[in-house]
Amino acid sequence: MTAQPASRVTIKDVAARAGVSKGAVSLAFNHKPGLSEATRERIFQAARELGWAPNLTARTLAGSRVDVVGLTICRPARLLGLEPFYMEFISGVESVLIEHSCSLLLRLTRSVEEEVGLHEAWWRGRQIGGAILVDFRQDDPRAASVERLGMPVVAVGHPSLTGGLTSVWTDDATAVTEAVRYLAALGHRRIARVGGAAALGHTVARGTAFDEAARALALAGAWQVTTDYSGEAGARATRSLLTAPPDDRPTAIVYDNDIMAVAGLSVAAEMGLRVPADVSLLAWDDSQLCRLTHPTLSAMSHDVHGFGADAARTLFGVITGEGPGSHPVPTPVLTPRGSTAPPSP
Amino acid sequence: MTAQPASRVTIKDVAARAGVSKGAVSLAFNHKPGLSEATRERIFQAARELGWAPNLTARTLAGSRVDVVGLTICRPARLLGLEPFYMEFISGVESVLIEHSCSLLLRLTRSVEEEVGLHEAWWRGRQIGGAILVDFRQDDPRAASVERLGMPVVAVGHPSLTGGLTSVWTDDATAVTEAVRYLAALGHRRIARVGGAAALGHTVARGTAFDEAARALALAGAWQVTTDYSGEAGARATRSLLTAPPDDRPTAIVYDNDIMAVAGLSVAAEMGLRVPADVSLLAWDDSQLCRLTHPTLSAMSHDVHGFGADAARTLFGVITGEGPGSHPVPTPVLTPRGSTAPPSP
DNA sequence: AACGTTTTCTTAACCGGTAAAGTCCCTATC
DNA sequence: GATAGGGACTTTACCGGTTAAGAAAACGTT
Repeated sequence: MTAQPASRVTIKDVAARAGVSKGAVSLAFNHKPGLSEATRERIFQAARELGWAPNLTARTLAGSRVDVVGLTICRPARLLGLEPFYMEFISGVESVLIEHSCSLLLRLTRSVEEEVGLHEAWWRGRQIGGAILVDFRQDDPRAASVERLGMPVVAVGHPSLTGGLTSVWTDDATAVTEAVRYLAALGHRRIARVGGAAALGHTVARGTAFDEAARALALAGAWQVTTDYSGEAGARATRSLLTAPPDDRPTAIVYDNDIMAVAGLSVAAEMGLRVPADVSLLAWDDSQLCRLTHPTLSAMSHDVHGFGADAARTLFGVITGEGPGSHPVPTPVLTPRGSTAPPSP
Repeated sequence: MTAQPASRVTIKDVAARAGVSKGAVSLAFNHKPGLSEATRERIFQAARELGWAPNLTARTLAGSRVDVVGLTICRPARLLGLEPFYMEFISGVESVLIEHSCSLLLRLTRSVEEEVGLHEAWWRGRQIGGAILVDFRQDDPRAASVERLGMPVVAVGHPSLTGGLTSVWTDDATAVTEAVRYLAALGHRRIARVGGAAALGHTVARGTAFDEAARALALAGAWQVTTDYSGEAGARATRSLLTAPPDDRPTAIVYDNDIMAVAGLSVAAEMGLRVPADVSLLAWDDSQLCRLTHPTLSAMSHDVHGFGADAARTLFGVITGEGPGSHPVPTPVLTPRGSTAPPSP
């Protein structure tokens, strides 16, 4: 890429116009002391007239801040397109970055290893000032890598997975427990869970919590399946769960995202089962989608936008050395809609 | 942001280790002539041993390439989260960028003006080597702005909107016509279209094409509504279309995205209308979602991933001065599923 | 052997900023 | 009236690369 910007106003031009040195302009634009109000104003005036803004590349190279935050996501492209989660998360991140005139460097990767390599390259190349790490799995290599690099990051995931990195996370265990308790309170004794990707740490956490809740409530039946988060997988899982004889199949199913819940809804209809009379469905990551189906989907609602914003804010905290440190974001809350009800006797 | 990378291997270290000058290292790493095979190999060896890679910031500043492409999207954050389109488009873009070891700088903006300003800042600050422009509206200020800056871009939108910029686009008019013809062929004489944001150029294009097709086929009724692409808006629009007396309401509805079509499906159910017996529905931007509903949604399928990839490839073409130039991508094709059928008599 | 060419590599000047150290001048202090 | 102390700027040395111009060695030619 070798195309050249047409106009090239540099700090030198501004300095000349304001009748000062480059250094003075730099001081003014970084709001540092050592300039009279008059000169300061004169400099800004000159910059305005020339339409100049500091070149971020040069600024970065010269060793001050880096106004870019990295985000790498490692999931198959097709799934990303469908899952509302990430776009919403990103938009939350952006809403905070924008306040710091910071940009987001995004890359979809194929593997965690690629991600590690990329972070290293970005960091050493001073392309980014920090990063947001998502989708932690067990024994994730990223914690160690980041530690070694000394790069400021915020890890999105439970502290048990993120190896001491500053983290923000949702309390999935509590949320799963609440979901199961709610269904049990409605009278369900046979409950299934259609989980996400088995490799992901929070899938494991939810699985464990589900098992514990099932045991604590002495449920008559508790199934768990892991999927790849796709609607197809959700449909397959639902179909296989519901093909058992009526007395031996779940009367309620919890899904790890809303796409799979929508798929489940459709499978139930296709199998001639009424929702919620014959089977109750409960989605996760409540998006607009849950209000568009018929019946509407009960869901564990979660402010994903706010989650992203919180992650970004926390990252800035890490970079400046202040800030809140690790903390959970509000636990998803149950939003009952039309897809859950007591099981028919 | 002032954190410092822990290790700092620079070109100087590599040069010292290989026993050559900085310049020689630079030549080697840019595959330029003027070095013997032996030295070249010695330099690469040294770099490998030290784990060095050129600092992109410095490289950019020194005036060669810029390995970042900008993408700004101006839509309300909430909608972005839901629309599968963008994430899928982005993943397509990435798939091409990655081959050029290029990254994507993403920013969600609030207005087109903000977008223009951002592009200018990015370009003049040499943050990006080019940009992908999306969501063109009529009399879009971006064409002029980009022209003035001399920044390489690819515009995603019909040439009638993009003011002479190199463009890639889908032939919406043809697709709309095909959709209407298909429904007419099934026997529908009263057809409605629930469109996207009125400000967007392609919404206008589709609207015009719809009107023309309706006239050409001498339909008995043709309605059009514009929305904000949200499911709620889709539901509202559908509800208002279907409340008319049976003989005076559309028997088929075309939607501008799949979210609204899903919402429409749900509204039909809520109003006690059977799909497709009482009303046929046709979605746009076919995503997985269309296969998850019950009945499944007929849609105008479109390879969004490939669209993104094509846009990125075209951008590289613009930057290098070669490449294909403006061209349409394959027109969306009709994929009939369960939501369209002849109207019941 | 002298001389023009290449090939191979070095030097040094940028790119557009930042930041530490230095200069200059004005004022307060004893 | 000499000196110390600041405030207001300027100088200058980087940051980590690229690149044009220069120099030294190797080569071919007559």
